[in-house]
Amino acid sequence: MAFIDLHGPLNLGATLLSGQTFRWSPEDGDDGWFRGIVFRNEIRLRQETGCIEFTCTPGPRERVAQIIQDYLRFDDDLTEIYSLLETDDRVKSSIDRYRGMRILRQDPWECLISFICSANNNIPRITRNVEDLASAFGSPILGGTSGNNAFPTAKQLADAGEKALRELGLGFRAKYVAAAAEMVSRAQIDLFSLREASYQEALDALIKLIGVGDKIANCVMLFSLNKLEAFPVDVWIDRALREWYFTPNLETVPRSRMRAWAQRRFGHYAGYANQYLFHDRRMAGQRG
DNA sequence: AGCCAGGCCCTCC
DNA sequence: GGAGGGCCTGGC
Repeated sequence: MAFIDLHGPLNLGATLLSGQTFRWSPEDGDDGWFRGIVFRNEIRLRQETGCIEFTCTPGPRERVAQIIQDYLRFDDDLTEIYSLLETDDRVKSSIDRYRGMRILRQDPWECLISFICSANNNIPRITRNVEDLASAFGSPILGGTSGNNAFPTAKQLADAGEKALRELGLGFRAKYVAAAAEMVSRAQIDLFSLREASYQEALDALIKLIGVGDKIANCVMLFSLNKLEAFPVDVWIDRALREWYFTPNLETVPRSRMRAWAQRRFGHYAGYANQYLFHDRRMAGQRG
């Protein structure tokens, strides 16, 4: 058992279960534990007052503690970000609802493949696709839960090939996943290096990948490449903006121009505004 | 049963 | 350059 001190706000549940990532789930029982896999570590996390508690395998704990802090972006000053975004009344309302929800800093490779799988798909099936990729082609984690493998490397997916990916149930996305695996495993594109690139450079590089358009590229940039100005426009953001900003008789912005509109409006931390609006709108939809 | 899902590609205008 | 149709598969 180990602990990490909290400095800023944290809503662990909203952070892990708000659709940025697909490999976390609450454990059975009502004791607040979440189980997931981050960079070949199986990790259990629980939020307590002033700290988070964790267990991990294979460890060592000190290194995993660093991985967790990096993953949860504890270097982001949420108080500062909130103060900038709360000038917008609608974003402030969403922040008030889910205060402490953080953008994650994920493995760019896993993030890319996960969101390629998200195209014209539903979340239960996306989750299943990602889990199936891991159990079929990923490596077991030492001391980890049986079948709960690490996410497969680019080489592992390239070796699997399009046919096996399609047979796994990825559908038409199998071709895109296979192509991305080839590109990455042959070092035709270096995803981690895009953390040092500008927003526009990273965007240009990502959308060269077949099956990756503006929306998926913005997800990968926001959730794994440190581009907090990224603003993925999906159906939920489309609904949120139309209902909360463009009605009843305000300017109308077509889907193709929503990202630029939002980035100008919300500025450097547009991605945080995106995540709060997205999650709030999606939860509102499920509330009915 | 039939519509639709956290898009993207391709064609055609 | 952008509007419209098609796409694997399975959730609901």
